[in-house]
Amino acid sequence: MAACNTSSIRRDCFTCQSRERAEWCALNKEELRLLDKAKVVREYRPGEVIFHQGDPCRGVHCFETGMVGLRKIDADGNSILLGLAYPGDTLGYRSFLVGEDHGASAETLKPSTICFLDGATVRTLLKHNPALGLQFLQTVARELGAAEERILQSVTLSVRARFAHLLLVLKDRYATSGKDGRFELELPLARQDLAAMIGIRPETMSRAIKQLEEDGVAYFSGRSVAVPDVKRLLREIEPESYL
Amino acid sequence: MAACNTSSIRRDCFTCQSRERAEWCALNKEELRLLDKAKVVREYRPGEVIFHQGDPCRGVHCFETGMVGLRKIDADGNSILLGLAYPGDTLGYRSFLVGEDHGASAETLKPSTICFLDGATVRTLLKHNPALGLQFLQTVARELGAAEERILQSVTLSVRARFAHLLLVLKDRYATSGKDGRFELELPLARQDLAAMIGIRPETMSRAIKQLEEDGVAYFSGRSVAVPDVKRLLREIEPESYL
DNA sequence: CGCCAGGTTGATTTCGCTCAAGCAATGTGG
DNA sequence: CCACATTGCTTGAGCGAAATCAACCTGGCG
Repeated sequence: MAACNTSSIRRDCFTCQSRERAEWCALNKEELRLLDKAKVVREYRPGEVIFHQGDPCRGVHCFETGMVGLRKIDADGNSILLGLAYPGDTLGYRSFLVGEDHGASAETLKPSTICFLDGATVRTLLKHNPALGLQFLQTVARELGAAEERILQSVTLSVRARFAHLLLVLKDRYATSGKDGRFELELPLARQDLAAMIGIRPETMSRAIKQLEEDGVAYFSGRSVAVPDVKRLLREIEPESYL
Repeated sequence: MAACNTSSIRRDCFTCQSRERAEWCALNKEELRLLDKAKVVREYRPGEVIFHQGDPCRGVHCFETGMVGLRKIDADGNSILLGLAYPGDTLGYRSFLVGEDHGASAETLKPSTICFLDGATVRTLLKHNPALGLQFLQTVARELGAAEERILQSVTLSVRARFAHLLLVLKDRYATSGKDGRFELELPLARQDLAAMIGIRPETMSRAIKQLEEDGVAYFSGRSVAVPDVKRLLREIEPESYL
């Protein structure tokens, strides 16, 4: 609802840490100046919506700090979390590139700082600097690979296996310790959002967690998870593995 | 195994009908000459494999005539058809762009003519002509949108609804008649491949077909399907629709 | 304090998979 | 030309995984 006050700290694209990890690293000084002038910074509280599925796509969003989730809803109201986005990511670029309305919603999961870039500016930059387009090409192609992988997994793997896979993915970003096979991590998501990540009901998520605990694969307490042996987790995904 | 004889008819990129529908329409005369010189034409019989999942990706394939399927297999041997490709499509570009091994296999479903373009040539062209990159960007972005749609559908829709959706997609390409709501189409796929398209077992496909017939939604005979009313099919996907 | 969203648990049902058999069309070798 | 594999499709019976429905519990928070 109420917009947060615009950044008290001066934000500029030249010193932006996220930029260097993003597609925009392809830009030169002059282009950066254009970027910097065009951007509109905005702070979001957790749970705010950056754009809605179905909204016309007027540009892209540069994700500077925080955490956001991409949610997709179908005609019956079923929704899943397509994925999480992190600082350095660009949001809404897919819809922008094909000139469609947004195919998913983006909402903040933690306090976030996100810049908006209007379509005209992005188009200018794309036309002006071919390297930028190639950067995006890389990103989209990687995303597409991940999406295809996920299609396969969603129809072939059990809930348990998909959840194990999710834990492994989250581990790479959130694991706090990693001595031998053991590791722990703080989940960035509530149960129901974990469920939405693999397209299941919250009840089923509860039961899956219980099962993994009973089998000694992982232990849950609030948002923290302890995994005694990564290999056990891996074996959930490839049953006949020779680990 | 045995390679078919190379095209008896002279194939060249200048007059290639498929090219104009493909990303390569962005190329000028000079670049086309390069393309034409680099390409290796090959004819395939039905069921031949163009590239295997896991193979190193040495370039891309330009699909001139025929029909091919993209198949993805997981560690347990479960496989699904990611999709079908048609003349004008470029195959294997995703793996090529991110520099990975092929993430899926491509196999011909009908006799096909497909040109191979080595990676070096494609890289040269991409660097030389920014518009080509933007064309690919469009393509990948569109594909990504479709893939995300499919992820959602695969976890939220029933087999029946997914099959209805598949029929509607095939209709757009293969429908033979379309008076009022009625239409007929020749399926380009065997039952087991239809099943693989939506990630189910052949047995389940049989039963789904039977159900739709019992409910008067669609009638199957060999590879031909008759649908008396498209709206019935649409309603399968959005139950609470107000059609 | 009562309320409420998020989470857990249990009972039941439904959907799709597995396993197994049978069948028709096609091909193959003797 | 016939006996026989092979392949694709269908059908049935039983099972298991996940959804659904419903209750209840918990920890904030006004």
